[in-house]
Amino acid sequence: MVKGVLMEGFTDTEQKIINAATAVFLEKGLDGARMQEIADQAGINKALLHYYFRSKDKLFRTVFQNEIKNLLRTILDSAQSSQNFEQFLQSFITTYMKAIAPRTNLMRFAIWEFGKDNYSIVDTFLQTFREYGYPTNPLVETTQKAIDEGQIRSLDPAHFTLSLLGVCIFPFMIKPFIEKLIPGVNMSDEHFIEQRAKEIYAMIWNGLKPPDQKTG
Amino acid sequence: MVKGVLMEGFTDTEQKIINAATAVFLEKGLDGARMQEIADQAGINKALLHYYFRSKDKLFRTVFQNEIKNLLRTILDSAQSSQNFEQFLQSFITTYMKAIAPRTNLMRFAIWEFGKDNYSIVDTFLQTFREYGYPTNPLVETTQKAIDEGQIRSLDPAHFTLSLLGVCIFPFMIKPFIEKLIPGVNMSDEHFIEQRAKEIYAMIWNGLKPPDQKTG
DNA sequence: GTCTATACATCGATAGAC
DNA sequence: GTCTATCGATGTATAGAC
Repeated sequence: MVKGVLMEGFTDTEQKIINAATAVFLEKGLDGARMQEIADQAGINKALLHYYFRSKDKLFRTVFQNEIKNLLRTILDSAQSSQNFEQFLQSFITTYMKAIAPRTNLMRFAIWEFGKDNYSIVDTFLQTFREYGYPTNPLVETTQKAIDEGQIRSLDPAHFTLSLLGVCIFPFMIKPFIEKLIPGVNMSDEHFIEQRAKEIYAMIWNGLKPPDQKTG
Repeated sequence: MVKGVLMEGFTDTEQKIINAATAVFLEKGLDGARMQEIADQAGINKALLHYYFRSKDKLFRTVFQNEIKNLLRTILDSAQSSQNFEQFLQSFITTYMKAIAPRTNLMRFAIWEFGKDNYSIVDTFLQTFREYGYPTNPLVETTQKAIDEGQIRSLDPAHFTLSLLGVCIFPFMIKPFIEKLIPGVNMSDEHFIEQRAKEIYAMIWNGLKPPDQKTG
């Protein structure tokens, strides 16, 4: 969870509960989380959890939607207006990784919960996109526009979006694995992110240049 | 789970249990899985589960290690010997996606379980790598060798490996999300994999060419 | 609103017959 | 080896006092 994110429409006690629930749910998952642990961490008792949020499931959904929206808003808010696609790509990679780096548990968690069909997470995404004026995924639309304008070669915007998200997100999802395998690495470190951003950009951009710009 | 994978050293009943346990664990996770459901799916009763595998946790570890090893062996077995890195890359992408496509639940599952520190999954990986004669990650080593031989430009092999794995794995981890968002897509379809493999290769390779080979 | 005490269900694990 | 029956622990949720 990212500390210091204020939420509107919640009382003081509700806020304490949500903070505690977020920490516990993201670490243990829906099934692994215990209401007692959430109560303890919030400094209250179990009964109060049910008083404010009818059930464990209701509390879970509130927490999850909140975190997803916070993440998307963080990314969309810091999306600087760029003059061209190359500039956009460069800043997007850094922005995106800086947003997910402190949220590795949310990433793991979201991937896991995506597999279930209990409720619609897709709607949470689309709704937040619409808040920012995008009818669907902003990355797909931005990429398509760049193709139409001849800024990049013709390719499938959906596949490119998946690839871009993959290189940015994937390493952080297996963060504990990487840091255990390579003892020296600290993925939360700003330096790691900056260096990785450069590597990603270098790998991707040359594959995007239109033929007449291929200079090496 | 991939059907039809035979395992050595297991009796008939053990095999039935493992098959059932694999299906349930991969879908529900360790915490969400129920011994009763595993027993039902195996066509036996709960007591027998504990007779063969002392505890839920023991059964879980057996299943998980089995699946990881099956996956790694599938990939490493079908790694064709290639004349150069470009050829290797091209076949690797297809091979890798074909191996993980029927294992989307294992991917989700592994990512989730990686976050816990209860037991060492890292060892399972390293051990399987060693079986095939690689002291550490085969991709990192293959990439480093290609750099040393001047087949590709100088880059960080670790970052490149993370990126390559990311573009291959990530889309399949959010498969339900993608197929819900884009109604027409079926990611299990061979055609989708082939098309995506081409897109990934096209994106990556041009960023890897040494300067003197950059023709477009 | 906040607490203690408890109801009620379910789970993992075991005992013991066959 | 395989079954039925059950124990003991723990979980979510609620009742009721303050």
